[in-house]
Amino acid sequence: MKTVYERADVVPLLAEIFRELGYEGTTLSRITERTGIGKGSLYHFFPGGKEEMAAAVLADVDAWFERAIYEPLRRDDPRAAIDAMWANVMDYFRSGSRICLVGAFALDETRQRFSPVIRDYFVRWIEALRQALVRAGYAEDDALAAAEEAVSGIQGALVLSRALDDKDMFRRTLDRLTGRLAATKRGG
Amino acid sequence: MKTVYERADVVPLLAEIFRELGYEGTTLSRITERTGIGKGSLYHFFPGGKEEMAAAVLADVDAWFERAIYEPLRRDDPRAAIDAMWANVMDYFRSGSRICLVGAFALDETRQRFSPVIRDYFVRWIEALRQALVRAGYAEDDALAAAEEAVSGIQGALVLSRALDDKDMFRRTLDRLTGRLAATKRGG
DNA sequence: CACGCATTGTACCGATCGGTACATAAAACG
DNA sequence: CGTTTTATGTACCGATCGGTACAATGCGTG
Repeated sequence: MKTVYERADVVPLLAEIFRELGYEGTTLSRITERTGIGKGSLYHFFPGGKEEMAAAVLADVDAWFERAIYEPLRRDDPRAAIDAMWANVMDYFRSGSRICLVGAFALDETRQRFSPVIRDYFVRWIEALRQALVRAGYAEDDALAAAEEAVSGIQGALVLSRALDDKDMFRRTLDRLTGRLAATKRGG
Repeated sequence: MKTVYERADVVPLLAEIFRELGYEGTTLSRITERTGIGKGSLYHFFPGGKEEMAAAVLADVDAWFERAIYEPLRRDDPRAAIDAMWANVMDYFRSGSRICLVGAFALDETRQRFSPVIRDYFVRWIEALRQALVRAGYAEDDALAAAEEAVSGIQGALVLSRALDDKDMFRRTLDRLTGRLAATKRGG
């Protein structure tokens, strides 16, 4: 028997595996074991092998953030877009039980393979948020610092809530970060 | 010819390799390649193999933080100990170019192997800082939140400064976190 | 110097790694 | 319905994985 997949369906499955196991920890046999997708299919969709799989996953993640978060921050009403960002972040990372693949790749040597993508993901996030904050009334200088603090704070919350195995810590930290953005907006 | 090592000298070398390559990325051949230490020595010092090596490294890291940071926070003048903590963190993580091994292990499946150690490292850090903040005049409730924010913020700064390959971002973020602790101390 | 023990280099093990080749089965298309 | 295209399972490859066995070398102690 043969199960037929499409590339677009495979990428999210790979994403979860890379998230859980990391780049080095993800092996072809583990992929087959968890998804049922054999080497034949994998190398058909991703002739470049494991590296191309990871690159496709990163591109997919990047595209999701671009559409769901960065674009609205640049385009929509800034306060609404920022509120939507917090809600999306909370959902996307499943209250801290799902990690940020880009952040995880940034930590070890995997970074060297994908450094432009990794950098770009965070640069664009910070910049989009900074623009929204400026449009919401922030001073130019404060906006950059606040945007960096928010994005950095999310990454820290992911590490810590996972280390402590405590979803509530993620929610608390995100609430605190949300409050900080709003407080600085008013107070300067 | 034979070079003779001691276990205590090997652990820090292993630590740097695990930091750079992660648990799965660290192979015995890479260890030999980077340190010159052969399998004979490694399995003599660490009969349990790679897992015991990583455990030894984690214990070493933990011991360093206990002695250099947690104990002073619990014992010494709180403001001086907190100042020393920021200085030590800045040095230890080499302005963000060196990652937190415990945080990195928390992100992927490696966490399952070492979850008690990982959890304990962060629990004790937060608790020691919380105690210091209380002794410095914080309200009980504020102290826990502020301690969590500081520790989480450090982890986030490590991820982000590494993703952006920007040591200055690490310094800026640590300065901001330092200011937050001091500001809340005064303002409540 | 001689003995004994801690330490080390090297050869080797089965298992698994990422990757390739290819015959075959399913879809797509006429 | 036959043909072409796309997708898939399987067998296989050399390299490397973590780990073991052991003889040889260094060092401390008498």
